[in-house]
Amino acid sequence: MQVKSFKPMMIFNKLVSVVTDYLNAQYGLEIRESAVQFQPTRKEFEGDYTLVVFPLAAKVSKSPVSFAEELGEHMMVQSDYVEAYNVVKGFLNFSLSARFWKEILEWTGDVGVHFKQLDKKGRLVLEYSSPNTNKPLHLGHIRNILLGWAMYKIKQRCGYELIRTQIVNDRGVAICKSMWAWKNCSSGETPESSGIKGDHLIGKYYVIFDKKLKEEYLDWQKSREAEACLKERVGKDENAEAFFKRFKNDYFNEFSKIGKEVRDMLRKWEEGNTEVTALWEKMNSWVYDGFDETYEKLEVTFDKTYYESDTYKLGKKLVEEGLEKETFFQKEDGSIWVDLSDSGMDEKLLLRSDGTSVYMTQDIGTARVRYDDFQMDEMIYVVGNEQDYHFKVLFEILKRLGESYAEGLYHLSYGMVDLPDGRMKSREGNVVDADDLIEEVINTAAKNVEERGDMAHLSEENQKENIRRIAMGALKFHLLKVNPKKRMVFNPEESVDMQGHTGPYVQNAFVRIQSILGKTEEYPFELMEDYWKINEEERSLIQLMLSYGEVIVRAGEEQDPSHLANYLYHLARTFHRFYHEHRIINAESEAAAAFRYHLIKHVSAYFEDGMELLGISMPSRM
RNA sequence: GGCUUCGUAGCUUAACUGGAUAGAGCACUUGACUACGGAUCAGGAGGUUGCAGGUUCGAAUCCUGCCGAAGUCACCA
Repeated sequence: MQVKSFKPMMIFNKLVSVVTDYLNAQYGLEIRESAVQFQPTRKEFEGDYTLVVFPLAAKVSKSPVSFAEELGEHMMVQSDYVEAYNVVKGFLNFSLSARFWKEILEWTGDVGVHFKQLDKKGRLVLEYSSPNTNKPLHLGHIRNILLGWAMYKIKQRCGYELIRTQIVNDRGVAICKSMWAWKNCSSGETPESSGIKGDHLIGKYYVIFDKKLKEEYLDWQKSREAEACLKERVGKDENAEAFFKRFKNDYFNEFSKIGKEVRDMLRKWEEGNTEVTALWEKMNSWVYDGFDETYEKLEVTFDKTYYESDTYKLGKKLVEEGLEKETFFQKEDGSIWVDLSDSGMDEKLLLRSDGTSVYMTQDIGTARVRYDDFQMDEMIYVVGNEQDYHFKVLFEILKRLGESYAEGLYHLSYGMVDLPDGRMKSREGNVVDADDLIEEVINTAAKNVEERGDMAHLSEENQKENIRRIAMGALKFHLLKVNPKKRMVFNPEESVDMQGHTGPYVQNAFVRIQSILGKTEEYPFELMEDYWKINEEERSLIQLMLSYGEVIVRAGEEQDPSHLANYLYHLARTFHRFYHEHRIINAESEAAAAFRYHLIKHVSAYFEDGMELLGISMPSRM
């Protein structure tokens, strides 16, 4: 085992080129190496890797079976590592030698080797949180944030330089509603005086506002004005009840007294009125303290926070510039639009007739501010799929404005999180609050730990930290194991599961290995030289470790951390089975013990590294 | 209604992008600790991959048409 500089990827490439060279020499076929793919052989067949020969056989017009035989024979002769092969239909399965697996095992010791050959990529701005300041974070935000954090780690590993940002939506009517309610319906309570977390306090007044508005609306419905309005605007086949249900928003804008007060407040805010601005600043600061606490519990941080109250101004300016360049156009009422119909989209409003900005305006500004700050090459927005169209339009606009980073824009669009009884509706109080959820998983983990009693000898502080890691591991894994694009149904009971396809299952494999390593002596690597009968479970573990780099790269390129989560589960499953089948301490020979010692040591490093990329840390005991 | 996305075991989901007998977990059920941690392992049962066609050596995956669900089409964010 003197091959310290040995690079296993080269074996793979060599095996591939044995095939491509042969096709070239014998048949004059130029085949790209990427077209020759070895996949792990399915369990029910003999062999380690499989080459699907059908497409190749078709190209040389031979029968798949005989051509597979031909290739297999050739590989046996050409490569020292190919020990045996068999052909089933058009599938060529080949087995690699013990020497191959031992050399791979040695190579896998340093997790970093998988990434050494990756090119340096550019600078990447990642936006992975975009909260509104009128209510606390909920389950949907958690999915968003955890996805973003995992992407940060994974992209970084793939060679990008990452800038983590959030955009705070701190302006607009919604915030004014909370402000109005606090001003009119509280006796000046603060987070300190009430003991309520700042973001929850604001949320409380947002709900109070909604209640007040509803009361006012109900009263109004009995008025003459309402009667007249109903008569005038009710639709055909519509009863009064249905009408009033749909009319609520128009009522707020046209008839509501408190609605008018809220809009006055917004106008004053935009004019820079000192009293309103002071209230706005005070209440926002409460919210930020609350958010920070939640972020801390989720173990995430940001390099830079942007506020829409800052960026919308630049957005306006860019829109006006776009108008001068005739990228945009103006309607008679003064509103500014972009016409994207030649790209299969619609006309889109960019600036209202009264000159105030809309959502799109802000996002144009925010993008440019970020470029001024960081000169990024690419940017990823982690935002729910309800905004797919918005981002499609935004990216097209930035392209037309000639922004240099416009070709590197991505919307990591994740599916909504539904509850078993349907969509979350904040209005109806049917939301899973982020802080509540975190508290709940920690309580559940604590209960489990207490029942087991495996941690009793640890210090209280130590126990608490382990419990926290297990709980967060369960929650995070549960959200990250499914494909981000898919809408997911979140069952609170399943999110605190700690058995089966879960985070704690992976953590358990890790903790188990640490426990074993603590009980055995260290073996020098050379001692495994005499171990030749590598069993199926051992081979599977090495094979999995060998594919780690591929998995991460794929997760990065597809912006899908679930590939990594499922890989780690698979690795843990394979380890647990191995553990039950084979002795590590007191193995059948010293060579076997040495081999397994290094094997599990390496495997545990992959657990720790992979989970870290998902934002999950390992407990010391569980 | 237009556009977008999605229908896989009772529930939650996977399938290396067109490959072998669709793989897991939960729940249900039968077993396994006098050997390294039972938050584990082995087994059983559970599937016409929404339906119907088509493309080919081969389809959950690609094409067409239905059926069903969600999102979006604001001078909201």
